This record gives sequence, C-alpha cells and structure tokens, in this order.
Amino acid sequence: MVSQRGLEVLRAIVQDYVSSREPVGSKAIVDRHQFGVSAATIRNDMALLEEEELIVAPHTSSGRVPTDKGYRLFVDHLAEVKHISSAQKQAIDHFLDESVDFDELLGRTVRLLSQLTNQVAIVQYPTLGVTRVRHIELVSLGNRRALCIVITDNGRVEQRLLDLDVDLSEKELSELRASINAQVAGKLLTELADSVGSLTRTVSPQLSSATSLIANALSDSIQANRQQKLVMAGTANLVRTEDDFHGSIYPVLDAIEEQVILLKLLSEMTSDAHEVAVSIGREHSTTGLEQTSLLATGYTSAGESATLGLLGPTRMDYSNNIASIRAVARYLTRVLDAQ
Amino acid sequence: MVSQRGLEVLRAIVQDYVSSREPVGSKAIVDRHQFGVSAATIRNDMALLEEEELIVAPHTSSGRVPTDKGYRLFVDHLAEVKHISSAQKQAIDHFLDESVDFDELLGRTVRLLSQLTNQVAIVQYPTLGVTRVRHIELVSLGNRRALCIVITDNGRVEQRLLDLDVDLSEKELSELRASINAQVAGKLLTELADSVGSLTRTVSPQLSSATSLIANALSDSIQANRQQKLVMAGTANLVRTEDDFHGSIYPVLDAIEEQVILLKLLSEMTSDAHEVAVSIGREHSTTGLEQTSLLATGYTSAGESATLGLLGPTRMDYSNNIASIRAVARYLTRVLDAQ
DNA sequence: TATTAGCACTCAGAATGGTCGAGTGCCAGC
DNA sequence: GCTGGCACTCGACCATTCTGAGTGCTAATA
Repeated sequence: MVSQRGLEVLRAIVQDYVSSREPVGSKAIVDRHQFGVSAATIRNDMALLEEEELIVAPHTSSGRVPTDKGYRLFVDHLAEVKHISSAQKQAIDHFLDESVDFDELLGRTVRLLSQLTNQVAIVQYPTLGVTRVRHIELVSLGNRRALCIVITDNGRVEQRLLDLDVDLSEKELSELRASINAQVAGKLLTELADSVGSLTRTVSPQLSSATSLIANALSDSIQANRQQKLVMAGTANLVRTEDDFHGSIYPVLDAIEEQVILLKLLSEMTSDAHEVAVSIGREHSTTGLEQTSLLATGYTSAGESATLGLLGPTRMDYSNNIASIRAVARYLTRVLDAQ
Repeated sequence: MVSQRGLEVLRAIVQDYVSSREPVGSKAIVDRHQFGVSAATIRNDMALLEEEELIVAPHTSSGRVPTDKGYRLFVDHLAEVKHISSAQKQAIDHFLDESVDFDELLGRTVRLLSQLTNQVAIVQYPTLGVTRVRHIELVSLGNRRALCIVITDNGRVEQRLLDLDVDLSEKELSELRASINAQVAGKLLTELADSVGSLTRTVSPQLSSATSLIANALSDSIQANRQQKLVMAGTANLVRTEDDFHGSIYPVLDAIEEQVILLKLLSEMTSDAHEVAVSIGREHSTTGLEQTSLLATGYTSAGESATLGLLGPTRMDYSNNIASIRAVARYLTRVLDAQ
C-alpha cells in the first residue's frame, strides 16, 4: 500500500520530471521539497511506488520517471487546479475579443491555445445537428458557373461552387433564389438537401435541373461537414519537445496528419459536461501516439457542442494545460453564445 | 578562371551533395561521373572552384560542399529544367480538378505543392486591385448583429460580422441591401468602402448609421486583405530536413511564424512574368533564414496576380522544385481563369 | 515499527587515447 | 595540361577508463 507521503513523493516526482526532463532521484527530492525525512526513507517510498508501477527507473541506477499509470493518478488525484495567470487571461481577451466570423474565430482560438500551452491545439467544427438555415444566396459567376452560399443562424457561411448545364438569366436566378429561400428558411441543415430536392418538382421546368444540381451540392456539403473538419495549430511545438519522444517524432507527425485518427480519439473521449478529459499515453492505443497525451473538452455554440483538444508529450504540464484549455473553451462558448 | 569542365564538376558536386548530404570528394566524382580524367585533375578544378568561393570544405580534409554562390551559379546556368513526372502530373490533376471555392482551392494547392516537393509551401492571396464586386448580401443574425457578405466576380467570398447599434427590420435590411447593391455592383473592391460611405447621405435617415458601419467594416476588410494573407503547408517537412540546419531549426520555425517576414521576402522577389525566382541562403539576409532557399513564382486569377512560394534548406533539389512550383502555378492559373 | 546512516554495487555518460581512411595539396614526370 | 605518387591532416569510429549519481540492503536508532 502506498502511504500518504508516498503520494506526495509521486507528486514531487511528476512535477520535478515535468520541469526538468531528468529522472528524479531520492536526493533531489529531499533537496527540492520539505519532506522532513531522509533520502533513505524517500527511497523506501519510491520502491513501493515502483512496485505499484506508478514510477519506473529508465536504467538500473538512475532516478525515477512516472509511468502512464503514475501520470493518471497524478491527474486524477494530485494535480492542483491552477488558475490561469492574468497574463494568460489578457492574451485570451486580446485574441478573441474582436468580432469576427465563425471560421476566423475558430482559427484564432486554436492558435491562441497552442501559444498558451506550447502544445498542438485542435478544434473540431461543431456538428450541424441543430443549426438552422437563415438564408441561401445564389450568385451567377458567368460561364455556367454559380456560387451557392448558405448562411446559418449562428453566423456560419458555407460556400459551394456549382457547375450548371445552362446559363441562367438574372431573372431566373432571382426566381430560383426566392423559391428556395421560401422553402428552406428556418429548416435544419440536415433537412436542407431534401428540402431543396423536393422543389425540383414545383419550380418551372427550365429551373428544374439547376435545382437538383443545387440539392446535390448541398447534400455533398453537409456530407463534408459530417466528416467533421479539424483545425490544428502548433505542430511546430512538437518539434520543440522532440526529445520527449523516444525514437523519432515522425510517427507522431504522421498520426497527426491523419485527421481521422484524431477525430476518432476525440470522439471517444467525450467528457461529461464541460470537464476536461485526459487520455495518457498507452491509454489510447493508437499507433504513433503512445508517447503523447491528449486533453479534450467541449465548447458549445448555439446549443451545438464540439470539442477543443490539446496534444503533447505525456511529459506535459497537466495542471497548466488543463487550466488553459478549460479557460479557452469557456471563453469560446461565451463569445459564441453572445452572437 | 573556371574552365568548362570546372563547371561540370560544380554541377556534379551540387547534384551529389543534394542527393547524399555528404561532402563530395574528388574520388567520389570520378567514380560516379564519366569525366575521363583522374581524381588529381578533378582536385585541381576543385581548388579553382574553391578559390572562386563556389565550394568550400567544411573540414580541412573532407569533401567539398557548395556555397550559396555555388548554388546560385548552378541554378542560373547549370540546372537542367526537368519536366515533372507523369505521377506528379496525375497528383496535380487529382488534387485540383474538382470544382471548389477559392479558399479551398488555395488550401489544396498549398498542400499539394508541399507534398510534391517535401518542402514548406506558401501561397499568397491575390491583391484585390482589379477584382470587382458582384453582389453584397446582408443577413440579420438577431441581437443587433448582422453578417455582411461580399461576393466578387472571381468567386471569392468575404464575410464580416457587424455590430449594429439598432435592430433593423427585415424590410429595412432589404432596402439597405438593394441600395447598396445598386450602388456597388461592378465597382472595384478598392472603391467599395468609399462607395458605400457615400450612400450614407442618400439612404433614409434611420439606415444612415448602419450604412456607415458597413462602410467601416468593408474598409477594415479591404485593409486586412491589403496585408495579404498567407497560407502555408508542410511545416513538418522542415523537421525532416532538420539535419541540414547547422545548429537548431527553431530560428527557422520562428521566422516562418512571422508571416510578415515571408511576405516581405516574397514581395522582394517579384519575378518577371511567370518565371521562378530563387533566393538562396544569405542572399536574403533575414535572421533565421540564412540556411534556407526560397522559390517564388506568380499565378494569376482573373487578371490579378499573386505569389506561390516554396521554402526549404539551401541543400534542396532545385531542378525538381522549380519544375514542381512552375507546374502547380500554371495549373492553378488555368483553373482560376477557367472560372 | 518507522526512520536513518552507512556501504557496496551498478551503470550511463563523459573523457581519453589510438587507429583508420577519406580526402587534400603538392611535385615531378609524362 | 594531365597524371601518379606521396606525405599530411583531421574527422569518425572504437575500446577503454573514470566518475558520480543513484540504488538496495542491513544494522543501528528513536
């Protein structure tokens, strides 16, 4: 059984190792922390911790390093929930304060989070379940091409290029625009394609083919959004922490480029409400990411929820990162809901 | 004076060094190339090349490596203009063929180029000089917010969120939309803000303040585009070539994140017409980028021109990269002009 | 029973020294 | 102008030694 002091020792090991990247020895602990006992006693505690597989010695005779299990215990029971510094708060204000459109907002968010934490930040676009259509705009570009723009009630804009089989006159386009808008306003995005499709039968014959083209384009577009886009930032930060990866970082970089992998991971981590979920090292047995940890938390936008994530080496500053991602998610939710 | 054969030796050195990353010795050259002379002769040529500062020996007694000046001579006079392989041609077709909107097209382009070359690819958004406005759409989002969407005649869509000081009724919004569109259709983007501003005096009084808000937003938006956005891809490729950078790559990564630096560099490199401009190592004396080379070429979109760039270590495969960037730029121009 | 001091032991990493060989410059001869 | 030969240089590689941080164990102590 690990004693109370044993747990404190674990905490000390995690903290020191995170900040120094050096395996932590018993002497270093008595030097840097006030335990009031001798190194030999700490050694006994460490032997117990090792028995419980919470720490491990990389070499026969060197300091100890936390295992995944050790980090897990630390995160669950030992990490103090820090508050973000006022400098960080300022950074958040500065970056997200201006009114910008949705895409830009998510872009800024992810860059902000990566800067705040020096890790790879990930933001997942919200699913479209409860978003409603506010307006659809059709614009002819000449050359039998037209642009179809969908504006939703939370301010997102989706555009899609259409290859028509005929050139529509401005008048026909207006007519089509009017019919479509009358039909779709307030509809859920998920119903949109079918809704437009049903128009095919009621519009004037020369518009029928264009209408079905539009229906298809919209259907594609929704489909693409179903696959849930990811935006990432701070890949270069991984390079800075390169030494934390035994062997090379290429597997990690490769895994990151496969967005599907990340999406799957993020979706598996769905946390309750707005808590920050943490997945450590081999807990997610994804090839290439065995030496990384992933934090995830939700943000909401007009009732829809999506995920904000953070990826870094298992040897990361969990307290800080958890505080940062939580703060950013809250702020993001606030800004989005204000719109 | 460097003889004709001397230049061939330089070419051999550049080629071998690029493909092997090892300093090239006289023996290696006679082995791998058919010069028909002995190693000693090559050595004499190399001594001359070194005198001209075209190559340099990293250590007293090791092979030679090209200097920036050597690369320059190689690029200007010795590099054979390769044709891209059919596999590469296929990749281009595959990536850029589908009809997508402008933003997406540029995104794909930059990813494609970085994959094709294993370098960092950069695309600069076109300046807005000759773009004309096709349509402006205003959509109320409730809560005194509205979205202003500008659609240009080359299919670009710019969106901008507006904070109004009053809620406009649907009817008022329609009126405003109509007045604005009547005024701005066909105008140059650069004239847009002023054009809307002048409306402030002619619209009905209760719309006047909203109109000037819109004018301001548009002015901001144009301003932001003046600063010329960049899109990049393939930063991770730099890590793969890490060994090429004496010291660390952090300075390079930092310089890349400062988009301003890159914009300045790209703009200074303006090449004639559609040729590929090359800047090698210290030729651009930008802190952090002394060990990189930058390729740039133009692409056009409806008469506007912008730049496509490629960044990598000076030890890069210039022939291939030049061929790739040129091919992609041509293809991009073709796709854009077809729209 | 928990803690501590002392001690022998282990082992990674730095430091040292020696060898090897690729590559060079130079010179005399063709 | 080219070539073969030769002495020389110096980085890369390997084996060896040395050092010190850190450990586990045991016997003494509070």
